[in-house]
Amino acid sequence: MRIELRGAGGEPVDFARTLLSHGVAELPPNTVAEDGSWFETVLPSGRVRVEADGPGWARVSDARHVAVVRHMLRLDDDLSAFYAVAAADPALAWVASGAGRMLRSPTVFEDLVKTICTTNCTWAATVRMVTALVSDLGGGAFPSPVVMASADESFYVSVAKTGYRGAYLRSIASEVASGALDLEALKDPALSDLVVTERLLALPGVGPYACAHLMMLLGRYRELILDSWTRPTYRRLTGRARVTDVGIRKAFRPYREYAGLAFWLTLTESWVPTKT
DNA sequence: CGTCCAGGTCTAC
DNA sequence: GGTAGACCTGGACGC
Repeated sequence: MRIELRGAGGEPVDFARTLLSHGVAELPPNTVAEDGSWFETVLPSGRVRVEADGPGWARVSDARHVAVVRHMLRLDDDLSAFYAVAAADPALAWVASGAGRMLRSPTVFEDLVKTICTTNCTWAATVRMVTALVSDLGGGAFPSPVVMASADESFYVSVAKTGYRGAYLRSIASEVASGALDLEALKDPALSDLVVTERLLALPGVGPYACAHLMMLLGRYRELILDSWTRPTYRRLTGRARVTDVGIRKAFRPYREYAGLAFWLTLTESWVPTKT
């Protein structure tokens, strides 16, 4: 069936840029086309393919999973206010044509695990860890919290080679599996940014970087993702010899609750060849 | 071979 | 509250 690519505020959605904004959702079991024209994901109930189907539309191969697809593309997010501000900024006016939606995983749990697997290691290492979780524990889909909680330590150490992160992942999976931790509740828009931030930072393995990344994925765009990639990339873009975190935050302050999104789009503008 | 560090975080001062 | 050291892993370097 077809779904319309339009945000909750009626604003356009750039399908290709949503797919190519390189969030952790591009990791297995999700596959994203190099040109951003389609993506696939493997759910416990089967594989789903989503592809561009004319301007403003996408085709979903399995109608049962439309709700999941809408979440992954964050079609229920309203970016119209952000676009209104960006349109007045020559440097970011281009985003108003429908950019700004990082693809996300079907669950917060999956995005959290993947994000922890990006910390303090190369992207290649992240891919190895997540691939092992998916193929050796999930049977092709992302493993459930129950499965991840029941995997023994030797899997994390010898197979997935998650290093010291293994303890974090097992702890989080156990808490979610037992019901003591409800990560999906963090999607609730009624929660304040402060509350969500506090809950994320309370999780083992989640520090300032991982928290900022997850906040973005949760549709809370105020905080900037500051890490060993974004800092030098921004410095290079601005041509300045030295930039501090305080300086970067100050530069994006005018975007207020969308500062983190404006920062991310500034850094990733070149990732999509055609910016319409 | 040893050292450094990559899309950091935790603990102990 | 701010700052060192340790931490799994494995490529990329320098010697």
